[in-house]
Amino acid sequence: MKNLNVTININDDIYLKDPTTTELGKKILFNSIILIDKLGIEDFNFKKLAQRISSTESSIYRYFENKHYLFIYLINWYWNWMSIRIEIALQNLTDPNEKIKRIIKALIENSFINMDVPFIDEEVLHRIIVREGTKAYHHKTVDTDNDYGFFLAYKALCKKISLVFLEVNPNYPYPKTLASTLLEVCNSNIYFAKHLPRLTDLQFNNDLEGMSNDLFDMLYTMTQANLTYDHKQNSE
Amino acid sequence: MKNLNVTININDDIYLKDPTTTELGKKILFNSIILIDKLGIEDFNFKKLAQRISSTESSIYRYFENKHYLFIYLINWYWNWMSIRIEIALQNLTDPNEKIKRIIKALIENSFINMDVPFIDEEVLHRIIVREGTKAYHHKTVDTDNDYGFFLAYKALCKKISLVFLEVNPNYPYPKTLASTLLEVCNSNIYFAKHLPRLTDLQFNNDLEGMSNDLFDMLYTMTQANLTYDHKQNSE
DNA sequence: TTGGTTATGATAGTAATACTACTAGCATAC
DNA sequence: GTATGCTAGTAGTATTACTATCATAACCAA
Repeated sequence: MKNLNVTININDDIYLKDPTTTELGKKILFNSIILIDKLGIEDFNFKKLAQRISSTESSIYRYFENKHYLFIYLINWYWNWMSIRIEIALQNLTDPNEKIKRIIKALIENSFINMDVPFIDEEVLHRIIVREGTKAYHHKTVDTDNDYGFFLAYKALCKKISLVFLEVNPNYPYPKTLASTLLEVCNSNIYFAKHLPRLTDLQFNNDLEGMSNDLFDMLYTMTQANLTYDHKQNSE
Repeated sequence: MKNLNVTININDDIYLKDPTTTELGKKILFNSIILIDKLGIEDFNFKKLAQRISSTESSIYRYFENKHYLFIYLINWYWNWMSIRIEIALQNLTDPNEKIKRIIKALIENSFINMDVPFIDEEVLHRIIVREGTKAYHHKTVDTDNDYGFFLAYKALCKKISLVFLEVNPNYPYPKTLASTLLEVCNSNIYFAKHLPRLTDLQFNNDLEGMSNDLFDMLYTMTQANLTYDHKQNSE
């Protein structure tokens, strides 16, 4: 396990005041994750968060315009964090297939690389992403959010992965789709195994740890199948 | 194009009073779809719907406990409708590869089979499913919803598709995951092409129609790649 | 030390949301 | 012909999601 201290940069249009610069800001980040995990994003609100951290609604509104922005902040933090984990995991590697293995491992294993950010509980945040992450962009105002650059972190991660796919097979026609699919299938199948088991072939055994070998095999197989498939044979 | 009149059965735990049995009920269904499409599920509410149909909130509450239940109803209607379309599309077919092609066509093409239900606009409903369909189960109360059988329609569709995959390759290890992935990738890539184009290789050309050939090729290729991949070569 | 700026908190208020309790009209059945 | 039930409407309440104003404490510079 590597131990690093890397700062994670968030698009400053997302917040009104940088929460990492003050004690209250860090408390907002840390406790919003705990509370969203506990309540779900729908039942989470600034009043409950204020009570939890013994502060007030209006103080929280000084950092984030509303709960959607706070949610977007956390999502961006996660995908930036994941990008950095993958960056580290790929260091000094040349074999593209080995790179793919490392990428999938980074996506699955929380303990793979520890970056020790005291005001973010990565494991709890991961649970939120698995359950509700896609809500960040599945709504009516996705286009204005996108114009503000709220999804740059996710798109950058996707691009990074798709470039590795092209290293394996430069003629593969759907690198971006395969990358976004890998990210989504990874999380959705963790979620399905736990809550809707008929939608997956994965078996949930009490924790993510026990499932991670099967999940790795599934994702790696899926990726390899697509990248090594002869795409000419389809044109008939 | 086939023209049929099939009734779509919805789990009666989802509604308080069957909306298909009264005029008001049908107006609720028809106009909720239009309004959710226009506003998004977050900004949609029963007050706005009541105004639109010149009725009252409380009258709507007689049909559905809350907007989440109405949303679940529409989602179930859609997946049941899709199951029936696929059922029809597979009639008298024996070649499993041909079946897969028909399934993908049914998933993509709205005009493929017209069932003429006057109180549901299938095309608008499809847009809602693409944008917000996964929110039906991505929330904190998924387990109780699941216990009530709110996701049976989706699971049945998934099972139907996975059985066809096993016809092509009885040894394929991930039929359920591939089925749910097919359903999700289909919708997410339509959505990405329109709103987050860097997450897909599909090109959006003003309408779904113009994109459907590329989408078909992508989904069929992905499915075939997985089903024909030699899964033993991975165990090293 | 003073004076200004920043960070937070206290308090109150508003508009919208989500839901509930109660009432009224009408058809049909006994 | 009145009892019943089914339909739909009126009018509320509690909560949510903010917004606005003022107070105060900390800290920083002249």
